[in-house]
Amino acid sequence: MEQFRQQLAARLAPYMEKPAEEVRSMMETPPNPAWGDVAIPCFTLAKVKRQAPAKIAAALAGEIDLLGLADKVEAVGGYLNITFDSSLVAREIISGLTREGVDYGNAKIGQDKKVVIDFSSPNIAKPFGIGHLRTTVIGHSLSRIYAELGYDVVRVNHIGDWGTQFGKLIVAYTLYGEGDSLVQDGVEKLFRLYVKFHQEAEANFALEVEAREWFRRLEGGDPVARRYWELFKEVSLEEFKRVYQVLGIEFDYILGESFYEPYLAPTIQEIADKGLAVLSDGALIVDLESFGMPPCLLKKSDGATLYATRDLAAALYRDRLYHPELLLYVVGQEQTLVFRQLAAVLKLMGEPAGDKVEHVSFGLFKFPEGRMSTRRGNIIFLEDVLQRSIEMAAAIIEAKNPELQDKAEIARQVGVGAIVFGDLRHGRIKDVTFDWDEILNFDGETGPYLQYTHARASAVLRKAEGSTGGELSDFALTDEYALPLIKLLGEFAPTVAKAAAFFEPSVVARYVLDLAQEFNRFYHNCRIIGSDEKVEGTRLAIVLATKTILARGLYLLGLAAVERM
RNA sequence: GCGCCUGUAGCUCAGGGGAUAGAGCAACUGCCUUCUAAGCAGUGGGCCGCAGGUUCGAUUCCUGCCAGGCGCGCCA
Repeated sequence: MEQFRQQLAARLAPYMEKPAEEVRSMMETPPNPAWGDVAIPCFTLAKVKRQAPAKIAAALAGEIDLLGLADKVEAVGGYLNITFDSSLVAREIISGLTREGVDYGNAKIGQDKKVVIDFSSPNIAKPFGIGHLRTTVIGHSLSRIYAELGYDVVRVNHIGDWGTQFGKLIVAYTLYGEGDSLVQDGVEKLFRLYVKFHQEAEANFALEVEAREWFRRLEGGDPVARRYWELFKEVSLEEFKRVYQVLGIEFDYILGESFYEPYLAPTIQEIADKGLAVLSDGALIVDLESFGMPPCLLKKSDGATLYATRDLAAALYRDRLYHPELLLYVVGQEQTLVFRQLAAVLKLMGEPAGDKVEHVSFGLFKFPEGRMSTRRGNIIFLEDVLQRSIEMAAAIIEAKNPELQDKAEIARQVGVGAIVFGDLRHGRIKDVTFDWDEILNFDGETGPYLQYTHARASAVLRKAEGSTGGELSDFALTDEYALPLIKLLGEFAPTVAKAAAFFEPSVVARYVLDLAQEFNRFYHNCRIIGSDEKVEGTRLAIVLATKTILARGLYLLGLAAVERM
């Protein structure tokens, strides 16, 4: 559709005495599709021309010649409303999609550019809770959205495998857990130890001190500390891999914070050499008062590093290795200040990375009663949620389609799809209240609805045994159900670009919902197989184009496009 | 106290200077002898948190206030 808007702008430009680009930027989409495809409000023109807006619109409507592009040009209440030639638009979009598939209209604006996306990044020794769902699915989706635009995407899982928490865990393990089989109980056991530590530490501050001491020893290379650390790490990574496998997510690099350990000293040195580091109460800080922010802590007074130090080292590492256009961090909004500080320090250092850091923040997952807390053991395990969702999908399949082949796999894809889409359909920034009924809903604006729609389209194509070639029928292309669907298909590429620009997978999610809705309307009202030969061929081409775009949209969100369900 | 974010239908959310503010869920109703009813269609439901300001025009931008969430030096 964008190409038609561009063409229209060029044709309109001479009449409006403005460059085509400006005309394009004036265009709006009317609230009611019946009014047209494009509206140009003439209110701002009124001032310059010193005429009533309605008069200007009427004059333009009378004089402009849009032969071969528009069906209808009318002036309504100060707006110039234009409806494109239906047949022209529909033919172009359907034949374009038939010819080029998902690449139709994709300008590949990311060609020869890179973007590094840091997402998921769970902490070792903590279970993979529902709270980690958001960063994981948003990051995964963004990585695919950017790749779709031609970007070379580097997906990094920045595992939290360093820090005082390990001291805590070592203390808890030596005190309460020695001899237990970690290999058997895995993260559950570590989680219980972590919770127990915090319970005990409330009454006994000495435990905190001991924990910090253990972390200091770990940083110092103490072999005993190191051995425990390796053990915890191994146990946790096993669990993470299981979750990623169920979700179908892969990374280019799974690098723990510990990976940057060798870069910490040089990074601090660099900052110090630039005269940015100062001692304050024994701690090494970068003053950020010039940015109106609290200082950034590089080193604790005991000499141990903090995660900000590791983030700095990691940002420099990534920027110098990949020279990306953007360094994305898909991290909860509670860390907004941290990333503003990170960018500020990099800017003070004169590093290009300072302008590339983009904090893709998102709202908190919480209970109706309040926030979740790993420390208090008050969380929901993502694996439990996925499991229940998959069971639910399996039960529905059993009830509706017991003959289905590969039931277990499809139940997995649909169950996971419900959870993933349930998260992505909302704007990132909103907090989410955890609710079993809502997260396990399969009706309405849900993942299963999209997958079901895709399966419907697939079923039609299967039954038709693919006779989509042939001449297109204007009648079938421009009826009241086909035309809006086709126009929407033409918006796919710009929608993906918009999602990337705002770092918002929900833009794609909403588009795909609209598309599914429009397709279901079409499906319900237009008989496809068994209509007149030319009409059938045309409608099949529409179904195929829809299936192609729907499948791609689902892919960009990280959902499986199932053939049957 | 300071900073960031959020207030739109009973609930979950879209929209983001412009025309009549839209979906889904829940409630009620209709549609399976025809391509998958996880669907389609209809009904009811709104001081767009409040008050000012900018503008030809504000739910949208600005300011203040109210409510909620999250942060604010040795946790991540």
